[in-house]
Amino acid sequence: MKKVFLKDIARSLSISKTAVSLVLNGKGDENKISKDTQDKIISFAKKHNYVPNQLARGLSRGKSETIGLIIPNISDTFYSKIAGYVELKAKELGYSVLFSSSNEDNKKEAELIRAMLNRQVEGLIIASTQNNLKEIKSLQDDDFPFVLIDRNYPEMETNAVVVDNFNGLKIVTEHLIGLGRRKIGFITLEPKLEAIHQRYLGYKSALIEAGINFNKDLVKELSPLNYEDEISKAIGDLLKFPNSVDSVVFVTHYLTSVGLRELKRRQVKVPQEVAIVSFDELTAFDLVDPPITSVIQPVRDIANLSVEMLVNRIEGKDKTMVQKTVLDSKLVVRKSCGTF
Amino acid sequence: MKKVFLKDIARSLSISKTAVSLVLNGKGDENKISKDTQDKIISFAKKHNYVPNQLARGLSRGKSETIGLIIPNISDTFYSKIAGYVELKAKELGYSVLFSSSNEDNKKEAELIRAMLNRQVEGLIIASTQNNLKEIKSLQDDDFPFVLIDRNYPEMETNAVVVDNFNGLKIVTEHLIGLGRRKIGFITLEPKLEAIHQRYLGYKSALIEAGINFNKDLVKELSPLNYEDEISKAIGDLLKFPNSVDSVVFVTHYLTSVGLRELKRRQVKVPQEVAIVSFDELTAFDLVDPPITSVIQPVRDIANLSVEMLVNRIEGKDKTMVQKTVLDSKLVVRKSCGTF
DNA sequence: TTTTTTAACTAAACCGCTTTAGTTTAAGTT
DNA sequence: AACTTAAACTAAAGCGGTTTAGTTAAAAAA
Repeated sequence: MKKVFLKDIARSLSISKTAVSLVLNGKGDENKISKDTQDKIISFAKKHNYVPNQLARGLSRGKSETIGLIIPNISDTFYSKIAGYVELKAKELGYSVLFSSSNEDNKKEAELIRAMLNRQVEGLIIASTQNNLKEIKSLQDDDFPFVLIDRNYPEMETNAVVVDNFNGLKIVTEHLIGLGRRKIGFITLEPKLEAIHQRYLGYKSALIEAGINFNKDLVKELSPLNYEDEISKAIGDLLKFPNSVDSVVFVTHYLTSVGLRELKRRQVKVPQEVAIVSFDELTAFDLVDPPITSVIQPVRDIANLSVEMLVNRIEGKDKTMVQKTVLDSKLVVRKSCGTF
Repeated sequence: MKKVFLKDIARSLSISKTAVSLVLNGKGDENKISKDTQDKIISFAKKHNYVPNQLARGLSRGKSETIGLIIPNISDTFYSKIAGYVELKAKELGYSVLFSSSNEDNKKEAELIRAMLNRQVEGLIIASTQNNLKEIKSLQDDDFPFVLIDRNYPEMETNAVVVDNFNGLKIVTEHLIGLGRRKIGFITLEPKLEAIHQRYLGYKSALIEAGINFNKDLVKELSPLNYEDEISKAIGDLLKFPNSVDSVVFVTHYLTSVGLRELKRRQVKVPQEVAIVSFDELTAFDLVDPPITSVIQPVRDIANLSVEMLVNRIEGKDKTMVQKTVLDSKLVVRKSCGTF
């Protein structure tokens, strides 16, 4: 069965391509194509399984009805959930989503941005590695529609949807303090990311406000690429004198996973000896032993808002205004912090 | 900053579009464009941030260098991992990936297939809802390259990469039997899916071969859309006389999650009173209380193989041969089945 | 010197669709 | 009967590239 094109339909029915195109795009009536002709065209198209070529259509109309989503890693549940919701919302608003993972590599991210641009996406949602100021700035200069999510360039005025990382970490740390913990470790990532830095500041601020003096030795920074190897030493350090923490705050879900695994390996009693809490969670965190107290992020809101903002920008409803939305994260208390 | 097109470069440098196109596609040398001209073109393009329009290029060349991936749900870790690996492998082979979730809705899946076709993807990888025989068949008839993954149409001879569901469930059930369990419940999904049905048969076969008589009352089928509500009754049924199971096999990770949650709610001791095992797992299943014995799937292999098969088909390296690859899944023993 | 070859280009068709600016014919007005 | 108007179309340009089939001028060969 050969592919059928617009011109094939036109020729077969002895009708102009124009008429066929108009009818198949639902503009038959407004262009006064007779009911009769319309029916002929539509039924012929259906019968022969006509599939319009979006490349041609996009090229011709100068639109692709596609938005791009660039995330660090589609395998990470946090981002895969966002991707799911972005797709849903985008479809609702008439857009397809093209997505790609940067794998936290800023070179690759820059490439992806260009690749998406040359695929004529009409806008971008980016959870950036935050090492592409230049690239992002050039989008901005070109007045190209985009929204940053999750990770933000604080030095730039852009559309963005982020969560309040500072406060998220502050409340979870305060929660531990409220339960009597005083020697609170913090396992984090090398803070190239503003989000991670904010979490660090939140942790620090909670301590200081509670009159606990901040001890840099209780903060362990792991490499995003090598944390699985580094976790053992980090936990080891935190456990032994003079640190001997009574609790640990993990800056993100995968550190929590490996951290808990390590604590179990060392047969540390959680939460009795060491309470733990996590920023962001995995699906099964309520089933884990012990169930893990987490600050959960409003994934769905992040997705919905960012798509809406982007589409507004694309469709020109808000012309110039830049909107930075900060969403609250939510503390979910479970047993790992020692309550109940 | 205005967008710059091929013709702009050509005009600015007083060179033909042809030359510019050739040079920018790295065909300058083979077409004997002078080094000098090449340099001029390349530096001008770089300086003005030239980004070629893929729609135009794709249209003109009749290729999009894109493959489509259709999965039930990108938020499901199983599929998001596959997506991640598919993207990686595809990029390696020079293709971009367009992906979309069908949300287990076969109408939507059919739409997605058409949407992808009209975006001129050169091939498709589909984890089908298995309710689109017609659609898939028509791909087959049109000789359009595609590979089915995870879910298979057994009545059709297509390229496919699947796991051995029958055997996966068989070995995990045998494992329970080996540990002395005799009354083994099976919590599954309404078996519209061949994969699910195969798992059911594997369960049954393990029982029969062990001389345990198969009791239909120990099999609970939940609706994929409503399992969270139905789990309570299912577990309740399995626990009470005359069923009183000593173990449960869950057909997929999310049923395991809700099932374990329900068992905990009822304060059933796992694994002492009821052992559990899972087909497929979540990231944190080793941290769960108790750590869950699972049959894990070779996600990476599924992704790599399917992309390779597809690209081979697309590039015509294997012209006609249809290849069905069945991969083994792997039993990972943890505490939830009562060992150690 | 004439012919052939080669280097270094270019004009224009084409990909499949959309859309603007008509055209043609018939019906309605005056 | 001449003039408008409306209905039902259509030709052709254009979207931004790629590619085929040349062309032109200079160098090499005869």
